Parts: sequence; C-alpha cells; structure tokens
Amino acid sequence: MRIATWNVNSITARLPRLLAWLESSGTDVLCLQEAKVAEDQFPIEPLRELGYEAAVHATGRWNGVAVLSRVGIEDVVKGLPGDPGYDGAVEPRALSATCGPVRVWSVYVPNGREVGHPHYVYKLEWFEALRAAVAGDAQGSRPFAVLGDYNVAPTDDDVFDASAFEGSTHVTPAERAALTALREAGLADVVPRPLKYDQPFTYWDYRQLAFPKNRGMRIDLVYGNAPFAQAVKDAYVDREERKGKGASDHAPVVVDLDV
DNA sequence: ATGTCGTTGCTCCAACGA
Repeated sequence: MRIATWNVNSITARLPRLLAWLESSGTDVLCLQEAKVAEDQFPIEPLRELGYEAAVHATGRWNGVAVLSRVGIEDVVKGLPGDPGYDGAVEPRALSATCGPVRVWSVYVPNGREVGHPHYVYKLEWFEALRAAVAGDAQGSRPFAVLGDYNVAPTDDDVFDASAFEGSTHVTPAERAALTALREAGLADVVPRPLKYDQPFTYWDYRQLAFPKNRGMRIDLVYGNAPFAQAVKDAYVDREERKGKGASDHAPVVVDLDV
C-alpha cells in the first residue's frame, strides 16, 4: 500500500497536477493540506473518476485538509478535539480516517508566523491538543500515522542552513519539543530518502529561486506508531513534483507499507 | 532584488498569508 502526504497549496490551482500525480504515482491514500477551498467546492467528481473517495474538512480561503483513498474511507472525524482555535475561530486543520488497515490523520499545523506572536502560541497549544488526541492510537496495535505539514524542521539537518533560521519559527526548541512529545507518545519519524542531494527536503519557498538552489526544509512529516513504522518498506520525497510551472511549494512525501 | 504564488474583494490592483 502506498500512502502519501502533500501540501498542495490550493486544490483548485493544483487539480491538474494532483490528478496526474495520483495516477502516475499509484498512491492509494493521500493526506492533503491547504485545500484552500470551501467543502462544497472540493473537486469530488474528478477524483471519483480516478477511483478515489474523499473525506474533506475545509471552509474556504485558508487551511483545509482532506484524505483521498482508493482503499476505502471509514470512521471520518473532522477537526481536532480540544483545538484551541485562533482569534476566536477554530480552523480546519485536522481530519482523521481509517483507510483499509491503516488509520491516518491529515494535519496542517499552524505556521506560527513569528516567535512570540499569538499565532506561535497557538501553534504550540495546537501541538499539545494533537498529542493528547493521538496518544491512544499511538499506543494501539493497528498501524497508525499522523501525516502532514508540521511547520517544524525536526533537526538543524532538516534546513538548508541553520544559521539562516536563527530567531525564526520552525526551528525553535519549543517547537521541536512538541515533536519530541509526539515521539514520546509512541510515534516515530518516518524519514524519507531524497531523490537528489543529501537532505530530504519537502518544502522550498517560491521566492529567491529557493528550489533551484535547493534551499529547502523538511517540514512535511510522517509520524507513525510502532506497527506502522515496522510496516514501512520505503519512503521518499517526490521532488519531481516541485518542478516546473504550476507546482506547489511542497513536494509529496511517499511511504510504501507492507500491510 | 522578498528573482513567488494563490486567494479575496466595494477586483482588473492591493492586501494578506505563507
């Protein structure tokens, strides 16, 4: 079974590439983020024609997550229990579902904007709510994983130049501690292999020729419990999908499971 | 040189988020 996570940065803008990629990659289950579309505008029909069912949690311009599956979708739960919300509103950033033998979450962790910003506080609170919500399944015997855009680079090796991130979000001890807490809850970082260069970056800013210069970050992560991690046969970043016109600023992370 | 992209709205450019 092939499972993947991809921040598509607008499913409307990405639809042609998304459909082509689903077919060419043979992905069975895709956790996607930043749908940036209202739920009733989600392109269910062209996905169905490719054989995928979709579970969607989205409200419009910002955020929005989904799980696409051609191996079934059951027990869909929209939202994160205990989600702190931001500025008085809970945002669509999490969805969980069971697809065949695996239970997954598709998550879009708040960016944080700047260290100390209210959005950064929100980010840390959101992480704690996520940890509490997944702790049970993390200890379970069913393969389980939280896939998505974590907006945190786990180590200094997960950014192109640690010195370029001094004082920035995505690399602070508090953000990394949130990842540590998830691992201590029973989830392991399934690190993909890069198809080129040494570091498996998953995101390159659109600006300043970041992709051609490979100034990237690994912030799209797959955190799986022990049964999930033991079933992993291969994992890689499909950086080809970051190339060319009409690309998302994130590349898909693909995991092959023997389940 | 913020070498970009995508969205929305009192649109055809500006503001915002990433």
